[in-house]
Order: sequence, then structure tokens, then C-alpha cells
Amino acid sequence: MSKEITKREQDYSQWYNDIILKAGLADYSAVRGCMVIKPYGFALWENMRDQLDKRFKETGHQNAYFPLFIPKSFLSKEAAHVEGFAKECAVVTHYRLKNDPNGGGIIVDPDAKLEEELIVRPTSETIIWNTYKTWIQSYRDLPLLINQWANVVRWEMRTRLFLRTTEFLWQEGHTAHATSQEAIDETLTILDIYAEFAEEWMAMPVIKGIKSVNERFAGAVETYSIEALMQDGKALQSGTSHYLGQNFARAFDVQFTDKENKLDYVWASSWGVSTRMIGALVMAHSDDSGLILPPKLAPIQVVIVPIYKGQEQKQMIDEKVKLFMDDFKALGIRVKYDDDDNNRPGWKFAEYELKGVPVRIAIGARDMQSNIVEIARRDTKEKMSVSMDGIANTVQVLLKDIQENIYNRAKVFRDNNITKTDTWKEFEKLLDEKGGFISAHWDGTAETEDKIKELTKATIRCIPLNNLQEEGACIYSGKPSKERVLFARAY
RNA sequence: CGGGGCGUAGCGUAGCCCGGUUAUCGCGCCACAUUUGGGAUGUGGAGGUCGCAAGUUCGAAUCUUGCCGCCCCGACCA
Repeated sequence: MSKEITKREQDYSQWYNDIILKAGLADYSAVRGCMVIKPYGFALWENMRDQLDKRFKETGHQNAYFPLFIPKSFLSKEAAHVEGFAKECAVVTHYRLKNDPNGGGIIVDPDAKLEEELIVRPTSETIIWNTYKTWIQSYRDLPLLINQWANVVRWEMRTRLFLRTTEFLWQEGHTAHATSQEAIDETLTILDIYAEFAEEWMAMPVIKGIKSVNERFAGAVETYSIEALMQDGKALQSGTSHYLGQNFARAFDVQFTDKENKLDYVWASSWGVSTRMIGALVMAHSDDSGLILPPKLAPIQVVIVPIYKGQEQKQMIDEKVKLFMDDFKALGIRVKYDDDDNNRPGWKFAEYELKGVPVRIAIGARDMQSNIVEIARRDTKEKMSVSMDGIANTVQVLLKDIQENIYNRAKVFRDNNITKTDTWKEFEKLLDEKGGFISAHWDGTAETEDKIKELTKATIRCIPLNNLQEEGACIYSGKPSKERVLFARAY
């Protein structure tokens, strides 16, 4: 990669970090690689969580909770799984501290060594499948559709706010089924929920697809993902849904008796999305003034800023706003009245732009006579004067429009950044100069994918579902190919 | 773990190359006043082991050595 690209990446990284810090989503923490999610960021996460949780429940899933610690031996029961995660596990070896007899504070008590080390879960397949063994005997126990909201730890070498932190919050679903087809259907049902959530709630267009073998989840038969495109032209895997076949059932000996009284291993899926989606949101929509949040997820959808001279005017405005607030709340709109006297209006305008609040209403003394307020929308920064009558309804329509607009904007950007190419030279050039997804033929081998990654840093993001079948030649090896796949540099 | 950059008040920084009074400036903070339609203004005030340690020197933010930490890039990865 050239210096310029490195520089561009660096600038983009700093822009990204800046927005997160200034918008008050998160902070760096005392623990390297970990992150403090601040109340505003967490409120955003809660909104995401609530919507996903609702959809999971609508599709028959239940929440449960499994331990944070996994006995080391569990991890090694599924060969591919342990290989995938072994390099990034935090390990608990002792259970006690004591005062250093040689002085100098507190030390790990060498006598308190655990007989078997505990792994801090990087994902919960193993502990959950160990449990499922005791829950499943008959086809009557199936399907088992469980989800858990939890934190996991993956000791990555390099971290990045929200996108890759040592500890992160996520949801992980783990299901067991009587047939292979049922498990595949489940995997795809969830993929659809993720895609629908990304597009309708996050206003972020995604491509559903199948992962290549190289990118497959450790222990899965097939991995599906939703892939989004960020504003710097890099792809972001925003959610994964895995068809596990009978891999974990075999590893943990989970068998059931079917209707014909035959014993078989159960079929499984697992799937998850994480706080990484907040990172996706930041990179998909923000501009130089800060965050732009989709109205459906914004913790604050509307902020009202009073403009006044003296307490008398303030009181008049307060009274009027009180009426507005009731109207907004009646429509289920999340509204905040910022009448904090410590900051001036201009300061507040800038602050809520940073925070990505979709709609801002400024109301001043002179508006009281004219019955008109100024509304500003965050996505276009456009301002308009509207009547106070039916303001809540006006804003409701506007919120909907903003939601659509930022989706469309992101979609136009995404679509303009999917480029087809059939020559290697152009492939390299596109990656360096334009970025985005590159639709190209691939011979289907892991060797070619590895080689392409080595040469360009681009990986196969996915083989899109319902992909058009067309004859072609592999961009790198020239060998025959039946379909195009999507390459990109990725987070 | 490799490459690059950096560490001076809560935040951002100047000074360092070329050692020398009381360490610069902006934001923020406190008090009062005037202000309030796009990050207010004035006056006064508080705030510092110059990342840590050792060394050189009459004298170190500045030079030397070691260590620690952070950010960016790479390997790893959701």
C-alpha cells in the first residue's frame, strides 16, 4: 500500500475515533483494548438490543444465560473451533490473591492455582452444547431456540473502538434441531432478521451472502453474513449466522431419539451481532459535524432548544414546550427539552449535531407571536420554519423522511461502490483508488483467495445469496468460474 | 511482536535541535457582571512531581541510557 493510502486510513481512523469520543458514545478505559461505553452509547445499544430481542422472541426464541467461564477442556472438543479461538483467549489460572510476604503489595497466591484453567468465553458454543446434552433426549425437546445477551472476551492484538475491543457485548443465539433442513432454515431466518434490522433500523444497506471457507466461523459447516460498506470504502461484516451441522452435537455428544426411535445427533445453528454495529452506524452515516443517527434508533429523536432573554421569556417558552412535549410523547417520540442555562443555544446546536440527534427545534420569544418554530434536520442540515400547530405530527413525518433519506444516501453510495472487473490490473487499481466492493470471478480455491489477500489485502467478503450464475475466468488464476464474488478490504 | 508518531494543568499545545530567571498559549474550571436566533464577552482567580527512573552538569522539560504508557500502520480478527 502506498503512503497516501496509509495516510488516508489514518485520517479516517482519527475522524472515526473523534466522533465516538466527542459524541459521548464511549471512552478509552484503563484496561488496554477495552472500552467504556458511556450512557449515550449504551442507550443506543439498548435501542438496538430491544428491537433485535423483540424479533428473536417473535420468531420463537427465548433468552437464557450461561457462565462466563469455560473449562479449558471444553474448548478443545471441537477441533476447528479450538484452532480458531485458541490464540485469543484470556485464561484464569488462579482464584486468590495474597499479600506479598516480601513486601511490595499484593500477589497472585501460588497455592491457589486452579486444577483446570478456565477460559473467559470468546463465544459460548462449548459451554452451551455441554449443557444441551442434558436438555435434549427426544425430538420432543426440539427445536431448542436459545439466545443470550452477554459479554465475551477475545484477546485481539490490535483493537479499535466498537469495531474490535478486547471485551464486547453481543447477542449469541444457539439452536438445536431435529433435521439439517430445519437448522439451515433457522440460520437463514436469523440472517434475514439481521439484514432487515440493518436496513430498516440502522438505515444501512447490507448484502447477504455465504462466506468462503477461509472466512468461515471456526466449527461451522457454512457461515452466512451481512456485509456493509463504510464511507472509507472498506467493508464491515455486521452480523453472522452459522449453520453448524452436527459438529458441536458430535463434539459434545448431543443425541436425540427421533419419531422412528432412531438415535441421531442434533443439527445446530449459532448466530450473533455485537456492539460492533455501533461502529458500523458511525462509519455508515457520520459527517464532519459528527454522528448522524437513524431516527428509529436515536436515543434522543428530537431536541428542543429554547432561546430567550431573561426569565420571563424563558417561562413563556417553558409553558409552550410543555404542551409540545406531551404531544411528542403521545406519539411515542423520544424528545428532550434542553433548557440548561449553562450553555448558550449555539453551543447546544453544535453539541446535538455531534451527538447525531435527527431533529432539532429552536424556539424563541419572537416565535411565540408568529406561532412558528425553526426545525433543523441533522442529515441534510436543512432548516425550515414550521407552524407550531401540529408540530408533533410534522416532526413524526420528518423523522420518517430522515430515516429513509439516510438509508437511500447510504444505498446510493454502496451501489456506486460495487464495481465489476475482469482484469487483475484493474482489480488492484480499484482497491487502491476507489475501494468498495469489487465483483469479480474467483476459481473457488482457498489458495487463490490467500494469494489475493497477500497481494492486495482484499478478502472475499461473501458470495451473495441468489447470485447471478455466469461463466467467467478467475481474476487471479484465470481458471474457470461460474459466478462473481465480492472482494473488499475489510475491518 | 515489527514499523511510524507521541507523552508538558481536566483537554489540546509552545518551548527541546542550540541546557540558564517565576514553563507558553488556547479551551475548559471557579467568582462577578453583561449576555442568549450557530460553539458569548469582559474583569479577576485557581490549577504543573514537564510519563517514570538513573546518569551528565554549577544548573535538565531540553542532553544520554533504560523503562512505562498511548495513538496510527502491519500480523490476528466480529
